Amino acid sequence: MISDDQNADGSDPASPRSQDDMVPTLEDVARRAGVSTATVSRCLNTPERVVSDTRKRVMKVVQELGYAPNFGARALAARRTNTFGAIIPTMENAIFARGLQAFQEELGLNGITLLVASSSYSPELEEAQISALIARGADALLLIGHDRTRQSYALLDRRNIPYVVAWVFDPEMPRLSIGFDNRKAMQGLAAQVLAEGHRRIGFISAERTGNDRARDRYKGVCDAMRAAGLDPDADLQLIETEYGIGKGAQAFEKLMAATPRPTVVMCGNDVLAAGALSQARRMGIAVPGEVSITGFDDVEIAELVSPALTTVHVPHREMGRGAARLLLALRAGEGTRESVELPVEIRLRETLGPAPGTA
Amino acid sequence: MISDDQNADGSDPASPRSQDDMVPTLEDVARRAGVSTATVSRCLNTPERVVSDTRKRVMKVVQELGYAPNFGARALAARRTNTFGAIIPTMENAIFARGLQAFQEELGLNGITLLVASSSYSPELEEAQISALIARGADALLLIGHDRTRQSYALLDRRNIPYVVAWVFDPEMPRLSIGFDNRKAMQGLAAQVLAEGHRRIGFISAERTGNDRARDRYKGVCDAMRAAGLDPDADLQLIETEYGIGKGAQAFEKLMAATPRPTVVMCGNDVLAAGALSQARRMGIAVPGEVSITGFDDVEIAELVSPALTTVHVPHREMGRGAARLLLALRAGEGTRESVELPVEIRLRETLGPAPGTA
DNA sequence: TGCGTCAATGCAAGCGCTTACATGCACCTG
DNA sequence: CAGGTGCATGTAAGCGCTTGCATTGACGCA
Repeated sequence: MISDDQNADGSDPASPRSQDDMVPTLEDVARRAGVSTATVSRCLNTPERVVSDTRKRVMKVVQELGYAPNFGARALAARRTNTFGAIIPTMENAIFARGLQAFQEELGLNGITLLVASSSYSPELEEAQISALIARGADALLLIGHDRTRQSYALLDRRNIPYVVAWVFDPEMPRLSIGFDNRKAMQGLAAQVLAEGHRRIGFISAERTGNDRARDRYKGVCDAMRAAGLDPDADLQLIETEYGIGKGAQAFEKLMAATPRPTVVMCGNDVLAAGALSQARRMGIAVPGEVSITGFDDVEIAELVSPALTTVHVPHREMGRGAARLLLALRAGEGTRESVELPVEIRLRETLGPAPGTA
Repeated sequence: MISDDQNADGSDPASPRSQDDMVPTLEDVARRAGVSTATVSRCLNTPERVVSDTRKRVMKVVQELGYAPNFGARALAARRTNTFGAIIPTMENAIFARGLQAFQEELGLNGITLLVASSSYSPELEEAQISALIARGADALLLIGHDRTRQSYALLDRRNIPYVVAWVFDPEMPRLSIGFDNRKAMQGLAAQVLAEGHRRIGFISAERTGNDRARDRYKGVCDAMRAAGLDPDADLQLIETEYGIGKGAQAFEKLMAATPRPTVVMCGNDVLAAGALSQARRMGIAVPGEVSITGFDDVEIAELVSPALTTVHVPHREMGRGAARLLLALRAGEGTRESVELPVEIRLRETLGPAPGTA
């Protein structure tokens, strides 16, 4: 027979193999401490509501048993998780890593756990991740940039999940955000470049679909060119590429093959710029003598490479910390509906010089 | 009366304010699709067990309602989460980021979600994180290095959570691990250094308490020195410092102030080495002419800096992917009890040269 | 036509916790 | 000393899901 293994023999129906691989539950603790589960729960959550004697006894048992509350059950019963989520495009990019670290530290101070997911720059994947984080009970979400599927926003709205969009500040966007104005920042840098007499500009951009930061940075360059009476269509040479030092190097090489050669190569971020720079060295092209190079973000390598990279400094840590505070306030119902614009700073270092022949 | 708000008026007992801010539940879907919750559940989990007609109807409602299963409830009922956890010392270190990315990709392929936590190199914090991840139902854990509190291991054992220790391979350790032998690797590099005639060695180490990788790397240098008849106590000058380019620079400066000066500065990782290198440039010290410098890890900047860094290449991606496979196998009950040693490779680039006066 | 079979679906018992409410007890007040 | 007060604790009803088992009904076969 198949079902004769039912315990018709009167053995205890609860613990199949008592201590062994059984995870202790609240009830186990309660039983062993001689109190009710409610009391144990209170010891864990609102210790001040339990008399010291009892509390000590309970905590001792908790220790002995190595009891850890089951998060799912807890979330289910309490309807909150003290968990925030963050979805970043990739962990490999230092700028997110750093901001996230600050974000997490700030949350940790407030007893909140952070769940991190990465979307690999794919809006569809991001949608899935949002869904996953919501299902996991994230009380609030940190998102990067404004670009995402309509459904993603719909989901967020329907569930009424507080979220903040970071790494960008676009005055036109209605959503709560904290960051800087990528377009304006890049425009500022480009203005400096133009002031050095450059007229033929190469631009190495990160992929712009689904990435409003990249798009805005590109637009910023165009803005500056137009302001200087140049035509981006004619005088700007664009290469779009994936993230990575090697990719930057390849793009730079391609740009150098053009005639006439650009006298400056502006890059969408420091990593691409670092790649460009190393390629320049490899090709024996003097920087900034023959060609100037600029980056964006001011990550650690910017200062490290030689010549040191002219770039735009972005306050990653403040962004992360600020985002955490915003979210915390939102969750607490304090109506911080104001987006925050953080200042960026152009760091003129060594890779930008006057256009050849200008001097 | 207090309890007169019971719905004695025959109104529906379920949805207090129907669509509004109510999150749809399985039951909502079921009701609306005219099936039982069991069927909806099956549609979501084992679609092949539901006839196509019903399934379509249900899925349509799922769409309409924007239903997403409550993870906690699901975990509670199903007793598994399809979630793995990883605890890394810090997200800011590129070597972890990269390995982790690969780890995550491999898990994603298998329908598993990754939860990441960082311990900031603190064993106590790590213990808390382990506990948190377990409570969250992590089915398996990725840990870095062997150093952790006794309680951490006790916890893992008691709960019978599969875990693998990565970034290290220590033949003496009984635990399942995947990585490389830090000690042996550094010994190999140090042997090369000694072969170049260096006798006075400066060593910039990451903090060694709670970090067996750092400790092992240090030991590796000592091993090599002893093998060459040197006395580490006399001929090795050690500085221990935090992680960061700036810290590496400071340490290098301190080392250079010593008399006699070391002729080579070996660093526990590339970031410290990069800092040392930039400080050398700042101080006008020729590398490798006056002082040689070595790193460890072979992260992207190693090749980027100039002169390019001599370092030890570590297969981060393979490590991440391998760890994922190990864990997956463990969870499936396949007894992969064999630790994996991954090969490292010494990358002789430009920062290591003969000791001055040796030529 | 009657019966067995089997696929599709429903029923209902929990999973481990939190918490509103009930209970019991010590102590205080008039 | 009866009755009230308030604190510490217990009782038990779910939270939203999965899943073993029961039920249903369509179909094939004798």
